[in-house]
Amino acid sequence: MDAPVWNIMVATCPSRTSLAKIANKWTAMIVIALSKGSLRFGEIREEVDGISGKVLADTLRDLERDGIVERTAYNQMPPRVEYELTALGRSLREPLTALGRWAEEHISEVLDARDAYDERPGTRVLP
Amino acid sequence: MDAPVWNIMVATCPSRTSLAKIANKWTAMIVIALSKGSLRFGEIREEVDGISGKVLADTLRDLERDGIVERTAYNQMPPRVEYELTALGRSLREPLTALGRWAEEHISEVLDARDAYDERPGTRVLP
DNA sequence: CCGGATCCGATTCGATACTG
DNA sequence: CAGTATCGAATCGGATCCGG
Repeated sequence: MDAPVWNIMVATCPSRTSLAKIANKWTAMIVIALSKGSLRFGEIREEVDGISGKVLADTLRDLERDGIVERTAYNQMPPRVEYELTALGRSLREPLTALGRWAEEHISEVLDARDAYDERPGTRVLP
Repeated sequence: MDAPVWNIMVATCPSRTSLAKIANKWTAMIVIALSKGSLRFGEIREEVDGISGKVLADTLRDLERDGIVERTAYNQMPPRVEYELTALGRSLREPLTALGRWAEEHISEVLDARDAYDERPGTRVLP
């Protein structure tokens, strides 16, 4: 009767595998792109600058399998396929958008830290 | 005089590279582990079940370079090295903890979606 | 014995070419 | 247009070794 306890820190816990998939730059950018609404394959590709067709297709299939995006194919020529966040996927918007925002808001601090690190003589050592 | 505009959706933007590093399962787990305070190398290794020495060392070096963790080595035998979040790193706690929580809270929905997907005959196609 | 460097196999990535 | 196939290149990750 106990609800199972999930813990990402345990290597074999399914939640760890799930974290591995969502803690991924492509997943983050695709979910952010789909935040505004349904998009076609090619539209996502334009939004997420630099993603290859293969990686986009692979990532979208994984996201669909995990119930995060819903895929709708229209039987037309040329093909037309729409992708849209599910309710589950929409619950991912906030955490992933926050990550993306962090990257944009703190990048100058990161760049400064990197400069400092690269020109620092050695590691600080205490006795 | 304009502040530069960073955008993770642009392939060459430094913020994209930064996102690539933080949107990573090992980074997430290490930052979460360090949320409670300073830890030794071996202690992080225990917390983050299943991480190898190499991956931990690599990830910690990257995080140190980006100003997210501070590394302190003590000149002792056997070696003793402490890792701790910087102020910048502490600002990452919330977004990454939220991601980890999401994985734990929604894993059962993900597993259900996966089952449904795997036994579904074909893709839904609209005319 | 701890932190981490090295080596090397496994996985992922991405550019190109091709199909319905 | 939305994929799949293929195949080097790059990255990841694990076992092992090393210096203090």
